[in-house]
Amino acid sequence: MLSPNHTDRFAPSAAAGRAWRARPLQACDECPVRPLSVCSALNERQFGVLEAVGQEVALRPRAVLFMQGQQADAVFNVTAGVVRLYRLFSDGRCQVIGFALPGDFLGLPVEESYGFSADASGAAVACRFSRRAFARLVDSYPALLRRVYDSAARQVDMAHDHMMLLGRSTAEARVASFLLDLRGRWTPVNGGSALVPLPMRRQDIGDFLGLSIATVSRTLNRFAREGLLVIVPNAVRILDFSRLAQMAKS
Amino acid sequence: MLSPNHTDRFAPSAAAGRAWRARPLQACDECPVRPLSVCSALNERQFGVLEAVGQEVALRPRAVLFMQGQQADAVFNVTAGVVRLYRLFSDGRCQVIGFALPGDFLGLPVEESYGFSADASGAAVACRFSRRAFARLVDSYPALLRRVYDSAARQVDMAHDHMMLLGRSTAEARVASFLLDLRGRWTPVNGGSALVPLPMRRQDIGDFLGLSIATVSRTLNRFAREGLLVIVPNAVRILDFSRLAQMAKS
DNA sequence: CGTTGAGTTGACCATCGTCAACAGGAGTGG
DNA sequence: CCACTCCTGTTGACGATGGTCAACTCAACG
Repeated sequence: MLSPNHTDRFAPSAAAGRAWRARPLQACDECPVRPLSVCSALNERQFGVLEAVGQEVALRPRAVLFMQGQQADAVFNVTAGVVRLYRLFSDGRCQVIGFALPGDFLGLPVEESYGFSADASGAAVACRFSRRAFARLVDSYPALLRRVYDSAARQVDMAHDHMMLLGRSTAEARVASFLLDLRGRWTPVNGGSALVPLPMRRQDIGDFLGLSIATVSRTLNRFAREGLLVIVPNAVRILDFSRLAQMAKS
Repeated sequence: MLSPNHTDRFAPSAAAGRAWRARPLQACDECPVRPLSVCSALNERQFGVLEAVGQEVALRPRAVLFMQGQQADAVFNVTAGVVRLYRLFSDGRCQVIGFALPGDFLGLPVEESYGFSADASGAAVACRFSRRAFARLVDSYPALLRRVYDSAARQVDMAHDHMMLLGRSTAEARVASFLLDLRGRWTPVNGGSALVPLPMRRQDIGDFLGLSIATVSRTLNRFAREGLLVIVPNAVRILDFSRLAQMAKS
C-alpha cells in the first residue's frame, strides 16, 4: 500500500542534466521578489554586502538544490518558479513538506545538515548564499536576523496548518485547501490572479496532501465538472472561490 | 466523518477549576529538568536574572496554559508532566500538534499571538516568563538566543516528521512510531525506562495521529495481544522494541 | 447506588488506495 | 515524417483500511 516502489523517481534524472549553473549576483535592485523576501530588511549599503556573497542559481525542471542529510553549507532565496521540499522514507515513500514560491527563504542558518530535500518543480531560479557568509551577515544586521526568525515562525505555522490538513480532512477538503492556499501565496507575486500555477506533477500534489495520484486527479476533475475551476496545462483557473472555500472546510 | 461533534470537549471544564496558580521561582538550582532545557545556556549570575522574571505554574489536569489566537505575552518551560498542544477547526475537529514534555520550551519570543492552544494532559508544572522580560534576556545573552533558536529548529523538524506520519503511514505504523518516539523523548527525563507514560487520553492520541479513538484502542490492544507491550493505567510497558520498530516502518 | 466519562469491542460501510488499461504529448532516432 | 518509447494524467473496477455508531464494562465519585 501507500505508493510503494517507485522506479526511482528520486534518482538524479538524466533530463535534469547538471544540477545547476550559477553566476554572481548582479541585479538585486531589479529583483522582482526583493520586496517580498528577507532581503528587504537591508538598506542599500548593506545590500552591497549581500550581493557580494550571493550567487544566482538557475534550475532546470527536477534539478536538485540540496538533499536531506547533506551538510547545510548554503541557504537559498527562491526568486522564480517553484521548489519542491520533501522527505523520503527508507522504502521510497515520499512526503512533500511544502512548495517554496518566489520570495521564500530556505534553510535556517542554524542547522548543521538539511532536514529535507529540495528540487525544482519546473524551471526555477534561486539566490544562493554560503551559510557562513550569511550567518556573519545576520550577526551584524539584527533586522535580517529578525526576518529570518519570522520566516522560521511562518514555517512552523504552515507546518501546523498542514498537519491539520493531513490529520483531519477529507480528500476533497485537502485539494480545495491546497488550491486556495497556493493562490493566496502567489498573490504577492502575481497580484492575486485566479489562474493558479501548478508546475508540480500530480504525484507531487498527492505526496503533499497524503493522497494517491488517482484521488488527486479524480478530485480535480470533479471540481472541474462541477464548475469550480478549469484545468489548464500547469495551472488551474479558479471560477468559484466561495464554493471552493466551502469544500475546504469539510 | 472525522470525529464530528464533540459535546464541548474544549469548553473550560469544571473539574479543571482555576486555570492555574502561580508562585515566584525559587529553586531553579534544584530543578530536575534544568540541564535539559534552554535554561542551561545561562551561568549562575545570569540565572539570578531569569529566576527573578519567572513564575512557577502548577496545572491541574485539563487546565489551560494558553489558547490559540490569544496575545502571546508569556513563554513557558515545562518542568513536569505533559502539556497537550493543539489546534481546532471552526467545526470542533481537533488536531493535536504535539505533546510537550519536561524540558520543552513553548512559544517563540517573536510571535504576537499563540499559534496553538496548550493545556495539561495530566497534572503538570511549567515556568512562566513574561515575553517582554524573556525577550530582553535573550537580547543580552546570545547563548540563550541560540538555545531558543535551536528549540525552534527542533520543532520544525518534529513537525516535518509528523507530517510524514500523518500523510504516509498506516494506523499500525502511526501508533508504533508514537510510542517509540515518546519513549525516546522521555529518555532524558526517566533514563529510558520501557515504561512509557501516557497521561493523555485515547482521544488525544487519536487527534495527534489522525486516527479515530476506536482505531487507537484497537491497535494498542492488538499490540498487547501480540506481546509487543503491556497496557497499564496511564502508560504502556514496551516489551519488544525491535518488532515495534518494524511496525513503525509500515 | 446512580452518574459520568474513559476505554473496549463488534457490526457495518464509506472513502480512498491499488491495479490496470488507455490517451495524449514530448523527445528520440530512423 | 513516422514509429517508438517514455512519462504524465485520466478513468474504471475492486477491495482494504479505517471511520461511524452503538453497546458494554469499569473505575471514580458523589
